[in-house]
Amino acid sequence: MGRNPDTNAEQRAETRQLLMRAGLELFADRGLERTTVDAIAANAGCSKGLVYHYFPNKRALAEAVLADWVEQVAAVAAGSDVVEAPDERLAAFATAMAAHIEANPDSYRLNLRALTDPELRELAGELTADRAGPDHPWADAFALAGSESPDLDGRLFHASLLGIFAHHALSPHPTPLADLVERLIELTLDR
Amino acid sequence: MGRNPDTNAEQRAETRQLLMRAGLELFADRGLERTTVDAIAANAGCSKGLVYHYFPNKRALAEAVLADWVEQVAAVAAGSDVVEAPDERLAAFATAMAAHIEANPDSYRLNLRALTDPELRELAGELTADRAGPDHPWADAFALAGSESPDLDGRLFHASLLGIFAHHALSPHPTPLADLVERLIELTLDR
DNA sequence: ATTGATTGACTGACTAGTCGGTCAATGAAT
DNA sequence: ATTCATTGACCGACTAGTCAGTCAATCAAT
Repeated sequence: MGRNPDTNAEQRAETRQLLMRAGLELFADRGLERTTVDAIAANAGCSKGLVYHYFPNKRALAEAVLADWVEQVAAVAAGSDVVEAPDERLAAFATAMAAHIEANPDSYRLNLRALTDPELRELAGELTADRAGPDHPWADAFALAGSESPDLDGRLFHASLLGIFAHHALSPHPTPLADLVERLIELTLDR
Repeated sequence: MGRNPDTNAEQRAETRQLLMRAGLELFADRGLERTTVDAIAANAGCSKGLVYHYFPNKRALAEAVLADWVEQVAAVAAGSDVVEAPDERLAAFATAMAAHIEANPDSYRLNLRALTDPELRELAGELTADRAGPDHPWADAFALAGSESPDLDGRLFHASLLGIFAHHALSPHPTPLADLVERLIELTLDR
């Protein structure tokens, strides 16, 4: 039977990552449909058959890639929840998210695609985070900041962040994310 | 020879519109790739051959649909340029744009797709309006409003608008556009 | 009025190419 | 000898685009 199981499992995980990175890169700038499995294999430097050895189908590969991104976002959110002052948590999250996006542009571009593409959207579950309640989950932060319309401000902040990130990911000459996010916080959250 | 040219041309333009509407509807929620010409024909209640009688290929149909949207946006912009007070023009444009998007959701959803899809983007020309200059075209409005960083505020306003519109188009329970846009203007442009 | 010519909108069967997915064979490690 | 990673030829389904031909309307000449 098998060779050293540790080395084996490591090797396997490594190849899996390689395929996922190759897929992410192509999905991010051509979309799911226009990315052929042949192209993914070529980008990963292996054969098409190997892709199917690691993933049952193209959809599953995309699913894994998207799940990875969702996990990353959760980690960023968890990180900013550790901030001591409750009134600084939202700002901390926004800033941390900006940094993470700047460091992982492909992941974010794929995430944007997932917003507009119903098939990808289904794969990733609810990315838009439409909590059922009438109040936006960020309303609390604005209530603390003394806003007279916390719910509306929460929604506006959410939409503005989305816009800033989207514009950054799509524009060929992006404004530094940090500046825009900082200014947004200044205009809405501070005071 | 020839029959009444007026009736003929009218009929032709009407059929063309019908096909474009059918295309827009499908393109908006499935994207270019996943919309088959057969589906467009079925949605328009005609044969596939007829689609090709009016357009040389699927791409050309999409091009026509997108060009139509670009024209609509130009019309909205032209309309708000008529506003007398220069310091109210940007706010007028944002409000008018919100109303137009609310009235033409399919068109805007297709426009969003065009932002993320490189193929559609090419078709529509430069939708992102990345003027070459270092200053954002909306900086003037913020200079008039007494902003200490007009360029940054112009970019932030642009991105926020994009985010508001995008969120509205994608969310199943959208916040009324007018409220968000009004609040954005209040927080950034007024005072 | 009737007839025959002409036009172009419209159809549906067909073609050619593409791509997701399969599988039998090979290689390499133990 | 067994096991698993890896290959690439192959298949079937799907779809963009073509094309030969139908039909209804209009026109020109009688």
